[in-house]
Amino acid sequence: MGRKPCCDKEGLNKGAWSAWEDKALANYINTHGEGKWRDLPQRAGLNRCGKSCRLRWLNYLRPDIKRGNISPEEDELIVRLHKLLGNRWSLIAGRLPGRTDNEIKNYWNTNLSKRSEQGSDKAHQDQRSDSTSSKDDTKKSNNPASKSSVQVVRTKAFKCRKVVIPSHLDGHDQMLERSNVAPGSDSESPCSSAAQEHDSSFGFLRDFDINDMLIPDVLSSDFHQAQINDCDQDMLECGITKIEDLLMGEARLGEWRAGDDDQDDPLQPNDDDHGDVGGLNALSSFLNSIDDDQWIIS
DNA sequence: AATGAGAACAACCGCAACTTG
DNA sequence: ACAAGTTGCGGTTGTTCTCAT
Repeated sequence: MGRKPCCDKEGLNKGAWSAWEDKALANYINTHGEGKWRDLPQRAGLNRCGKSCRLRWLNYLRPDIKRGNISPEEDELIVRLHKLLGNRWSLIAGRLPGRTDNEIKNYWNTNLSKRSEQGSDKAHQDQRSDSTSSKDDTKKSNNPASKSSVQVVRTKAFKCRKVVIPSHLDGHDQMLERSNVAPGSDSESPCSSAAQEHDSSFGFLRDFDINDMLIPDVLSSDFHQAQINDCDQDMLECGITKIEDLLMGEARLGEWRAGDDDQDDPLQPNDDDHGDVGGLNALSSFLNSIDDDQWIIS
């Protein structure tokens, strides 16, 4: 009972997209919106697999795609986020407005992985100082992530909507116990159960819904110093996942992207040509503030 | 000018997570 | 609760581009 393929692949176009295919896809999505990828090709009159359409739209046709070279700020951010998250390209891309996971993945594989292998900041600086020297005489690496010796927070375990933090982060108390969590998601989450257990045994702990937490709150907090070493594995993974959510929460990202005029918020990008740089710098500073050692989990 | 190597980019594939009935 | 369908992600591959020889 093998799974039915996403589409009948017989006779479908493959390979590079033609201009009219791009136009047809863009027109259809602009009119009808994204989604229903399986049926989209047929409705859009495309002889393509839905997956292919989705990929083409997300990586190439989407109007908010930023094309062009990766800036030094973005470069720096990619390195730091990769150090933190590993090959979680979609999450990394989520912090780089206009960049796609595929683009970042390619960029990493062709540029940064080599730099990572070299492992010295000096090499990093040398390369960055010479923007024209992107050519590298080292051979392409096989698997940059696996070879890297950096500390990577793996977040694969499960999704978690709650996190436990020390209650001395008093400013967050009022955010606790709100619930805009999808029904059932908590009850089945080992994180949640663990949090509940720890709620009863550790009075100083609270759990809360991350979607109610603002990035500035995160930045001003010292959540990363939470005593995760004392947690059991479930708790630990929960915390990691939550940390990831703190960084990558789509809701927050949306707000960040949408932005407002509050220039005091370092995470609000400007709309001018250098707007992204400011936001990236702010995020980079944040990443700097959480030094690598503080992510080491025993 | 020809050509080969390496870099850059686009797209495909398989799998796992998620959703739905 | 379960199976089937859908979507998204990450790894990998293929193609095109650039540059040195």
